[in-house]
Amino acid sequence: MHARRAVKPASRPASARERIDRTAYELFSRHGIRAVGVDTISARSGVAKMTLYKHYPSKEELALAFLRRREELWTRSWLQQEVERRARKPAERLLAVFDVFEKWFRRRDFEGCSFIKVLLEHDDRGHPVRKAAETHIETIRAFLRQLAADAGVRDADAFARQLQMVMMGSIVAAHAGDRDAARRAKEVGLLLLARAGIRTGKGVQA
Amino acid sequence: MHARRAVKPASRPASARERIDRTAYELFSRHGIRAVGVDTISARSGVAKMTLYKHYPSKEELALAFLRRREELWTRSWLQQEVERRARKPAERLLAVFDVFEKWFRRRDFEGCSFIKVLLEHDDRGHPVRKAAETHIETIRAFLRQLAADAGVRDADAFARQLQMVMMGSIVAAHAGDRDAARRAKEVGLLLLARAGIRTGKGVQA
DNA sequence: AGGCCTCTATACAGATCGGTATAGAATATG
DNA sequence: CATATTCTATACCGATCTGTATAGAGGCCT
Repeated sequence: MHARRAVKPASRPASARERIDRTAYELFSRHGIRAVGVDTISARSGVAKMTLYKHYPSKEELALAFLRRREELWTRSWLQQEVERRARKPAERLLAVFDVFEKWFRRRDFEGCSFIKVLLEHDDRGHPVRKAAETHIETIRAFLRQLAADAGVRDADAFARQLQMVMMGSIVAAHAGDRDAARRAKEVGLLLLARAGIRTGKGVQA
Repeated sequence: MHARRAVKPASRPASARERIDRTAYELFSRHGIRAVGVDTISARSGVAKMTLYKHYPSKEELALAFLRRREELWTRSWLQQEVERRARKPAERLLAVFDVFEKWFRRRDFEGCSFIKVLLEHDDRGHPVRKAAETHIETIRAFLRQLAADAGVRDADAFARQLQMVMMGSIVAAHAGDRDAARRAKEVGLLLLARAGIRTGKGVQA
């Protein structure tokens, strides 16, 4: 508590903007956007509300920034990185998605998929936040589609859409309390790969 | 407009309770629970707010009543009825789910699955409304499990869980704009049935 | 007619919502 | 040191939130 001012650049309490972004990320990803007020983000981040509105002119802009950050931290730096780290061959990487999900679902602070949440909580199809969420979902599908194409799947788009359906279904199932949702989903993924004529190292029977 | 009072029992403007239930159903199923205020339900139903609170002592009770009604109207009277009407054999009924979804997804007023919506918008695991939604999801799974058992599937529970994952995934995909989500999901359902060793009338190739 | 009960209408309480105004403290730069 | 910019603190706006109080209108029963 005493040597605060001495350590200046190392323990710099982070810029106001960073504190806003981090706090919004934590609260929005856990509770959804509608459930979290601007006052709460201001209070929890320690940033005055006026400062927050200097950086983001409306809550909607803040929500869009949150979704961009979610894609950067969750989709790219976590999901895609983990998948690429766990397997080399495209077909195995497609299955590795469910191994990554396995660990995710078992986290005590499992927060679910923000894109799905935002998609379902905004019924207005024209709402910018909802459209952004749809775009981020498409980004994930593009990743799957590329892997499928690299694996030699004929209709990579159709394959990616089906695999993503299984992924999203497993996330909802995990929400509903199925602790084995990832393993079950992986089995379905394996069926999809098998139908596409793709051979993988290990088989899963029943 | 003139012969209102003459026709008493037929065009009775419905009891206050019925108007509340119907309006809550429309608004909650389309926009979610958090997004709809009690005042809106009061205004749209034409029932005074005090009367509403006489029937339901809190919004939470109203939400729980809505979920019960949703199970009655959507799960039982619609989904299950349609499935049983479209096919006789259990295995075919399991696939018929996706034909019913096909029509559902293509409705211009497609509102999505209320149970999933409520599940995702309430992060508190102990919240009564969330727990109710989970129970209603289990009810649907029990229906699938029974069909699977009747079809001769060995592990009917595991099968039902996987099929329900595909169903829920297809609903989210439909939300995200995939108009062919039901057809894609049916293909996956066929793979699941095939793996379980169940023969169905028609095959689907790629 | 009188009593009973449901429903309506309106106003309100207390809290929270997104967003703004204002004045001053802290900080960095010339 | 002086100036400019950022950030804080607080109060406020109008709207909306869940829930309640109050007074009275309307139908129903004996």
